[in-house]
Amino acid sequence: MILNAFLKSAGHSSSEELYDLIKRDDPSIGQATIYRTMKLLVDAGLARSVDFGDGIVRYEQKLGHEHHDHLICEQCGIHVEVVDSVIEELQEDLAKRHGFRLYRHKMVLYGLCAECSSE
Amino acid sequence: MILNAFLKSAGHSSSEELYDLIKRDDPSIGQATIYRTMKLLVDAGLARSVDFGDGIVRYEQKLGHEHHDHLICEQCGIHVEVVDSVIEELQEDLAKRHGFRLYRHKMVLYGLCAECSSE
DNA sequence: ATAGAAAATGATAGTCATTATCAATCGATT
DNA sequence: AATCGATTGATAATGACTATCATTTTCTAT
Ligand SMILES: [Mn+2]
Ligand SMILES: [Mn+2]
Ligand SMILES: [Zn+2]
Ligand SMILES: [Zn+2]
Repeated sequence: MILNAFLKSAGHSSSEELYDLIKRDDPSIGQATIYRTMKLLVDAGLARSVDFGDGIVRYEQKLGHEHHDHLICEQCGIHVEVVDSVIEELQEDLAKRHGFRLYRHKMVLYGLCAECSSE
Repeated sequence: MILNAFLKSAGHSSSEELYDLIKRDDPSIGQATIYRTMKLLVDAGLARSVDFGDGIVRYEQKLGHEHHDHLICEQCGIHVEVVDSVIEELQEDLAKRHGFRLYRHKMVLYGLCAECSSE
């Protein structure tokens, strides 16, 4: 049931948001179960957690959903998923230059979207 | 006194860490004051807050300390400050390509440092 | 100097997302 | 059906941080 709600959600939803959704179908569910299950989904490779820097853990689908970074409008909150393969390579190089073996990275770009900046 | 402790700290220290330091000189200080003061230092342009993704706000000096990103070893925790001007430009391009005006960005690279990977 | 206003401080309670605990329930296996 | 381990929901606890508020401390105008 939780997996279902997660899969049909728009993405970038938090455990709390999923809880509010699922509660409507089954008010007997406890929110601890949602928190627990989302971690299980991450371990199982079905979900990936993303950190937008607001202290809330959000999840996005992992299957057929390659790595990407995020572009967030600080005004209206919309977020766009982006990838720049050149940047990705340069990040590898940069890490290598410092003797690091790179496992993962986090890149979030904050700004104003087209709509919000035209206001 | 707080500014002093902050300036002579190695950098990337949290309010809590600074509190523990300062308490030794003046046990009468309250930790709320440290939290408040660090925010003031940010507003005053003397400090900048950094988010390593572990839920703790850390501060680093801003004066004569240009923008940079971080490379963190997930084993031993050391962090290296890095900048790659090409990446910085490409981030601007990437945002522009999506119609965004870029305000700031966050980039943290996680991996294993040279020492830790040779173990 | 000094009274009164304004700002800063410390102690402490509160917040919020998340985690731990634990008794109750479920479920597979015998 | 009895058993034992896993899962669940309710709820308490956690940890970083913020709000509150009475008490200093610091300004400011006299
Ligand atoms: Mn990336
Ligand atoms: Mn940068
Ligand atoms: Zn916008
Ligand atoms: Zn290391």
